[in-house]
Amino acid sequence: MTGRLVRDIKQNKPFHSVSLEVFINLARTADELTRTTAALLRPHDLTIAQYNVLRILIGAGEKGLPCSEIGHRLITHDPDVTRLIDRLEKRSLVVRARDCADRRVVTVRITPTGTTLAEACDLDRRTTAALAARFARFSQDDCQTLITLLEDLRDP
Amino acid sequence: MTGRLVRDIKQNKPFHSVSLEVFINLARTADELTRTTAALLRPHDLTIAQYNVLRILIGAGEKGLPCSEIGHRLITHDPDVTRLIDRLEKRSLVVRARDCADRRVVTVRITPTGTTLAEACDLDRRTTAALAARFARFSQDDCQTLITLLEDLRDP
DNA sequence: TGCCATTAATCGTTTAAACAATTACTTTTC
DNA sequence: GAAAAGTAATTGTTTAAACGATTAATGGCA
Repeated sequence: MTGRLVRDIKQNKPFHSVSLEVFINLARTADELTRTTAALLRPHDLTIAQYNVLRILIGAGEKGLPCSEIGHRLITHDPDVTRLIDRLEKRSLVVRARDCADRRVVTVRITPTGTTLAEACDLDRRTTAALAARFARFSQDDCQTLITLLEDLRDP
Repeated sequence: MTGRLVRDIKQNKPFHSVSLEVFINLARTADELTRTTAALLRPHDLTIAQYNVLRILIGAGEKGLPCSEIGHRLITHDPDVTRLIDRLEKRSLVVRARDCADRRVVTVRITPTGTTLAEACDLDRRTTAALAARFARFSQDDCQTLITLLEDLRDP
């Protein structure tokens, strides 16, 4: 199922133009949806990365997570988790604590303030509302197809 | 074909979780591909937006384009085209000229230096090479499906 | 003509992204 | 058990993104 299709593509149309077309579409669509989401968070003075950290820490619960683990779980890679956490800590949305077992590790936990703020954003529901019109014409199969294609594209 | 499927989705699974799943996948995939592309341009000291401007201006040819038109054609929206052009002009990759007919308009044209640099990047070919492995399992139909879904998602 | 609304581009300023280098600690290895 | 390699986080610094406000020019309309 793999090699044949690649050959088909090469025969019909230059391969790179199709891949570039996908890539450009992907970039444009992601950019537009990202801006919509960022606009929803702006009134709360949160960036998407900051919001994602709060969501990750809510999921982690009492025991918190090391900075490195937060970096791995972020949807979009951030090369500077330290200062991302700095900004959240300055607003008392998270707290840092040096790990006892491995003193290199800094464990980050969400505060009640942080939890309250993240929940106040209610991004899941509001994103849904904002995307509802866009997804209106999508069947569940379409969504699943899109998800699968995107995952395949990401995971080589 | 539209309303029924939305209802189906709502019946099976909370709609927002499917749309969020698509959105998260889209963001992750776009982020990864964008970083790969940015890494290809880094040796030339060009950002993706800067490269796109050069490509757009190559397409425009001798007559150039106004800043606003460049902004519209950019793959990812840039709220500050002026300084994007500033950086390119500082490196003599483009030139600015005040339009005679409408003196509000500034027409931007690519220079030979700019053309040479953009072509030296050869991003189309190199992106293709970088993406070849990822797209290996994609049929042309898959690509077309993905393109269509992304366009639909963007264009409500 | 004079006024108002629009549009094009620029500028001011704050904030965050990006990359490299460094510190502090742990683990491996000889 | 000491040196080397590896890992976690921080810091320094440069550059770009983001948002708002401003300037300059045009077009519409009474």
